Amino acid sequence: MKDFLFFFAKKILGTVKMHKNLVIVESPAKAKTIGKFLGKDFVVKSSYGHIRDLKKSGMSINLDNNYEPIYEIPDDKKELVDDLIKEAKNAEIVWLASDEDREGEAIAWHLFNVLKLKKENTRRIVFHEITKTAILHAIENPRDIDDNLVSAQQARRVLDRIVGFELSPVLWKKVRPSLSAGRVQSVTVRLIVDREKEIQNFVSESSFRIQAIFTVVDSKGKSSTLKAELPQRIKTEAEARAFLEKCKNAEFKVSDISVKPIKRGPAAPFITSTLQQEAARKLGFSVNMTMSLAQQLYEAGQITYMRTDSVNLSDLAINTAKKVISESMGEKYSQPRRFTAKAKGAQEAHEAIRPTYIENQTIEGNNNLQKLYDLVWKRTIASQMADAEIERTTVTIDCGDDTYKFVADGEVVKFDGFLKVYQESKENSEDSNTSVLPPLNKGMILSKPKEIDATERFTQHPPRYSEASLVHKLEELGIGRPSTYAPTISTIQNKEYAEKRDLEGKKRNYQTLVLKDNQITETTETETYGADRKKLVPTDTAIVVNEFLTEYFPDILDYNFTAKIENKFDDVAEGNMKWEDMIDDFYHNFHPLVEDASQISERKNGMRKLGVDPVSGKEVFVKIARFGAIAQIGATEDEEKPRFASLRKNQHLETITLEEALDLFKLPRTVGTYEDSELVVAVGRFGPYIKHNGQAYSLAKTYDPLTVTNEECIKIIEAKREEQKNKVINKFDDNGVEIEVLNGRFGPYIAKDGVNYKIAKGTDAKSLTLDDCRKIIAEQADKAPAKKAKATKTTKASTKTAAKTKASTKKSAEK
DNA sequence: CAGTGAGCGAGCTTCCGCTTGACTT
Repeated sequence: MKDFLFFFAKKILGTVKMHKNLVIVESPAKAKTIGKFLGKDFVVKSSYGHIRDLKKSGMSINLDNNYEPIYEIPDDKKELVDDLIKEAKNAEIVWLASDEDREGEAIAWHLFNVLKLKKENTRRIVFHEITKTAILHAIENPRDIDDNLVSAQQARRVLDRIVGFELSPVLWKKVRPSLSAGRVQSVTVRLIVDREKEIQNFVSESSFRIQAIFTVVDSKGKSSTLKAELPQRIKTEAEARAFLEKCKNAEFKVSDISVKPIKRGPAAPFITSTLQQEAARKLGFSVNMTMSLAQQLYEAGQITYMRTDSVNLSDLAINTAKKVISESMGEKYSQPRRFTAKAKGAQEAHEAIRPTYIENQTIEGNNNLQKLYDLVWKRTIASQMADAEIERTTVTIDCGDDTYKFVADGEVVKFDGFLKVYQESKENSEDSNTSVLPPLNKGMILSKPKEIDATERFTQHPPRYSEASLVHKLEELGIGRPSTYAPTISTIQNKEYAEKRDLEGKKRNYQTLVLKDNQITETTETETYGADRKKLVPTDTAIVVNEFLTEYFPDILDYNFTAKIENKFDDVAEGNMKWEDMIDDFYHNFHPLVEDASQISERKNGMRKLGVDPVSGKEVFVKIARFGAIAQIGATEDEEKPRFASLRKNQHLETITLEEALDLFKLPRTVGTYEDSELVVAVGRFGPYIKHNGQAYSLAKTYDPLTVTNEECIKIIEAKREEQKNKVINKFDDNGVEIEVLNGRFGPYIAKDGVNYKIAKGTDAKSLTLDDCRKIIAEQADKAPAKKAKATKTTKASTKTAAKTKASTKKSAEK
């Protein structure tokens, strides 16, 4: 009995036992790793980022009291904060180990206040790499919370709230409801809109590229081909023809050969933005996809932190890379390097993105995870490898003309160095035709070229942004942070400012002149140009909003606004300015502009008059309305109600013609009948569709809703029905209740009584028996009611979820 | 998933940056 009591007492004491040390970091994965390094005297917890923020509703900044921020702990953080408070009470010393940047410092400060910590038993520590030495070193060198840096963060936070919450309502009033504007997103949208304008205004110019193909026979009688080009283009066809005429009797002489050794170095290790770009170019991943995979690798301990702007590698990493390279490829391939940040405003709280254990060339995991890891591994290794040594040969071929001389470039890799492992890819790169040249001597006379071509080439408009190239641009401008690139790209698409689209190419003719066997032949050929995939295109709303914002708020929409304001945040961080003064200065310039913009009488809806409807004689125009761009026949003030029609996805306010607009009013259209019901083609929220017997069938864009035939509609309906049939993998009867195994967007699943149940990955859905299904349902049985309870908990939370779901559904539908 | 758009006016929307899960048919 006594023993029992003793055991019991010990157990109770054990649970409330005072920990000597509580360490708080931002990320739970980090907490786990650090916990291992520090041993049993330390409890390591995570704050999961910020624990407190400006109150969600309203401005929540007291403009009459020196911009005092009104903070709150968000609902989903309350439980966590309670736990941290408890742990802090039980600890002798609390170590605040959030990141060493503006946001991290603020997190530490909020923790200090919310957990009601005392200065004497609180320590602020920082480390940039998760290694035992770095952490022990940090513990030995604690400091106080840097109040100036915290002030800089508060200034940043308050400014963003003011800009966002004062600009957005102006848009609701003047353009359309629920729109958003902000320091980051509005400039991001501007980039896309400005680029689109550039493309629209671009006038393509053509000129002629002259290329000669020679056959060179070496001393052993082996013949090879040599391609040479004029470095300049020839403007007109007549001039090109004249040049070819001249070539008929010309002598082609190698007038110069220059050989230059070139060294090429590897790219810096990955940071968030470069990882996103390379994963897009090399693996075709979207920015979101890359970040989600990287997160998984990070949580599995396979790579370092994925949201970073630092290219720095730890000593440990550099040494390991050196060892790995020397052992697998030889010492001459190793060249340890340190890279320095070039990004504007980089805060460098973390290391570059690299494999945690560089000695692991591959990892376990699904295909995409392996691909991304492989990319990170190669980039990291390459960054620690020797320069590639290349020999570039430039051959000049004189053809007796004073201005025009042919040039051939050749490259020979003398030592591959880092190229052995990895080469950075380029966006829209045209493959250069540098190759190995046949042996040539200066003064050598070449035999007559096999042919000389003059091909008409056109200048190209600047490319539209892809998700990844937009991130690159944002980073260059210092706009946004590694943690916000992916969300920003999503926001502008969810808010319907930009769409990711595949662009159809256009056809055009071009001329070629070919000199062969002393004859010049002219042909006209056709090429497709401008076709592009997954590029960001602005919506009409974006164009109108951008025009409005750039007119009334040119400073905020300036590409350099963030960079300029960052300088002021730096002044605050260095203690040279009070944050309240900085904000006051900003607000006194900004707020009157908001007032002015709200005062203007007219709405900014991008209205454009197209002409007159020949049927009614009324005016036809287009504009932005509640649900996007519409065409309208007749004025709103007219006695007779105006007619409305939405613009189609590929139509724009600025470019639509009267005819195209009038076509929109030809729908809905009765095409015929099928199974005794009318077949009607109409345009709905999701584009053109067929209505039949209460059912809707989407019309693929290969069909024109104005001309699609009765037969085609029937085919589409039958195809859809067939697809529906394939949806059902299996059907069971469970005591009168139907259990179905279905094929869904996220793979097979089980449906019973209107509730869906997940099937574990790797299970063969076809082979599932009724018993298997019952088991799966039983295992997840507690999930279904819990889901409902959660949804009714708070109205706010549920509407938010609904909005999110809607957005994600839409996204996958586009796929 | 599938027909809104004006105007009336209640009540709502909206920012950026730090973090993960929960969830999707």
